[in-house]
Amino acid sequence: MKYEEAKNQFLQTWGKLATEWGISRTMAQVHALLLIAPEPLSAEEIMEELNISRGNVNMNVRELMDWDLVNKILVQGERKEYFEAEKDIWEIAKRVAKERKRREIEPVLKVLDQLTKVEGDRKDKKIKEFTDRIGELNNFVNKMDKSVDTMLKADENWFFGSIIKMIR
Amino acid sequence: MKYEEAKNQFLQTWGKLATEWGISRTMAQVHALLLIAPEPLSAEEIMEELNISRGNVNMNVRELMDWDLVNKILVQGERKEYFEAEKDIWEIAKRVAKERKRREIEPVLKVLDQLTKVEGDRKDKKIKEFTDRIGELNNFVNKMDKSVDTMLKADENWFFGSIIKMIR
DNA sequence: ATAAACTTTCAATATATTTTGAAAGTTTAA
DNA sequence: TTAAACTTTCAAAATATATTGAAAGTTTAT
Repeated sequence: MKYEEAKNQFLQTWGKLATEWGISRTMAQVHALLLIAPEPLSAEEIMEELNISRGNVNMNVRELMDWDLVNKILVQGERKEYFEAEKDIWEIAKRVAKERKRREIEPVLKVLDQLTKVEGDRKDKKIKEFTDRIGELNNFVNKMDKSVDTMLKADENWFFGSIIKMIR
Repeated sequence: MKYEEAKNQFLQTWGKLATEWGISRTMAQVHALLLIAPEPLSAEEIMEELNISRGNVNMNVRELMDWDLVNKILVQGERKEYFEAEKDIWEIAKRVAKERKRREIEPVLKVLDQLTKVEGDRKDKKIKEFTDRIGELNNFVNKMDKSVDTMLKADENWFFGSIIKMIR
């Protein structure tokens, strides 16, 4: 396979996977493009490579910076801004995990915790089922959350080493 | 907090979380509703509880059955079909992981594997960056995939026990 | 202060996804 | 076989999300 074809397939595939996980296709493609770029790219270059508008590049690049996956690079003596991606996959995974935890899991955890305090007669089947289910869910999501904390503190080899050793 | 209010907040929160992870809000809400229902529910009841159309209930309940999270229950002497959710959270997590792996991760893995075979001069910076990045990504996603396999074989306490012991 | 070289904003537009509901299909009982 | 009681389908409508691009804003050099 030729480089150009492979690059396009990578951009397509990564964009599709992203949408399946609730991340915007274009944001993922901008990220993918920066990931495989040997040098930082300008807004101009991203526009051309992905055939998207200037405004779109601007929005997505800023969101990637919010996620701490991309940095702005200023080249001495140039007005233009360049962008480069964090290249270490383990680092990327940790930053994504950290953000999703903060933005999506923690708020849910707060709500679940509230919901364990529902008032009502535990002899009522509905109430019993609700409190049982919410209790278990709360417990589970808390454990998941703690596991993510563990992962965030771990180093890649240690993490995968331990996971794989768990069973065999 | 009263039961009705708590139930509604659970349905809302769970639906929102789902959309953030690429799962349709309504499917998640149907699932949540069945999760906290002490008895299997009919299409009729789901329609009323969530204020959605018959067709919508049908589609979502079928997709939940595709995911193996919901079962159809036939009550002896009744025409109507009833639906009940798997209630064990660890079982739910495993089934979701299994499906996302099969539908979303495995196809990506195939593509990444293809892309490691890009032809071209490794002295070309672009080619080198591409093959390096794809190689690392391929390796990483493979390890993740293997870890999911490990989890699928594990039992909940063992899994969380091991994860938590990893660091402290 | 001005203009050139940029970046950012956001209302309008386009695209993608979800939902509806009526019609078609299916199953069961008599 | 017919009709009642259901489920399924799918084109059209509604809604949600992403994109454009021109105008406004900012920064820098002179």
